Amino acid sequence: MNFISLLNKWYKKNKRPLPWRKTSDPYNIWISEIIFQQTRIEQGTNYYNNFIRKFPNLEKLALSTEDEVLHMWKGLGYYSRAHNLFFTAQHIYKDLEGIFPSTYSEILKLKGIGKYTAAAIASISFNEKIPAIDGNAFRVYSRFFNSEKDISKSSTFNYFFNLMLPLMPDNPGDFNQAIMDLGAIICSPSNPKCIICPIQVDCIAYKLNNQKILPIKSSYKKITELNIHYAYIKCHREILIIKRGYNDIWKGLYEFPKFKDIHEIYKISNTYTTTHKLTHKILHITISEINLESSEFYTIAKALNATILDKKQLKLYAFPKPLDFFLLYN
DNA sequence: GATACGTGGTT
DNA sequence: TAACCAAGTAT
Repeated sequence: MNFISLLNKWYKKNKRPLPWRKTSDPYNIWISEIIFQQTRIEQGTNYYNNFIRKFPNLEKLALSTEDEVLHMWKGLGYYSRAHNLFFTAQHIYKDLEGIFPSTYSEILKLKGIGKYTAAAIASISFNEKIPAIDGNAFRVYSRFFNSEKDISKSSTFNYFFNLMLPLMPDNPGDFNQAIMDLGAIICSPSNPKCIICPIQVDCIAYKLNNQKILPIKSSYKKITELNIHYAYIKCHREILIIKRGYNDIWKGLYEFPKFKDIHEIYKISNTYTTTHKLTHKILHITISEINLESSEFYTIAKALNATILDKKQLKLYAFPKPLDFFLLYN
């Protein structure tokens, strides 16, 4: 039996019962694929369930607002995913008659969808024979073929893509998901469980005992540090918030007004500091609480073009994690 | 092709 | 603990 048959047999018995596997509707598959970009199953599963409950189909998503979508995405990270998801839902609804594109090349044109996600949707929802290469697949293929190519290079993606393309079986969706499940359950990054691997017999890295040093991945991310000083401006139960732009972190989320020298102007009644670590930067955040009389409060709200928010309405707005945490106790 | 983009779990 | 990493994409 070849490795594809062995893998298929293994997958039928061992596939994980994940919620989005109950359907092949491209809408559901699309949502799941976006949520799970760079995101663990354990972290994203509740988000998937909540998202589908709130937006059960493409029309419901397209007719919502970006703030509603961001609110469902709050805490998940990589917020451009939510921004692009909403954009693409509206594009399909308005320009494509609400019909999800059905081929790899058409799906690839959609905003927020790259080569991996397009292949996943095309193979799972439309049975197109196209390899979906994510981090799991990179690892499995690197070991199976004993490849020492650097998986952070785009040329390596093309290498595996072209290698697997002619090998794709008649059930490409199951095959792609089987590779991913194998990578998650058996062919794990550290301590791969080669002893119980269904395709061990054909795995060249196992034969050469290279499984622990593969895949090769060059990576060095420079971490920068940044100070952010927020003014938490209050008037009784009302506070000021501002929506962030799209060129930086926390795209489209809400935050407090930012100041450099707020202490020189107003009286600070409380100060809260925290350190928040992203993958690529460390944020030193200071939040200064300032209580104002209503006339001054409304004047500064206007000057800052800030949104005045009754704290009872907090649930309608998406805040980044550290501010969400702060608001929980203030 | 290199870098920016979150959050939380693992080693 | 710091580094690494998880169903990647846009620029």
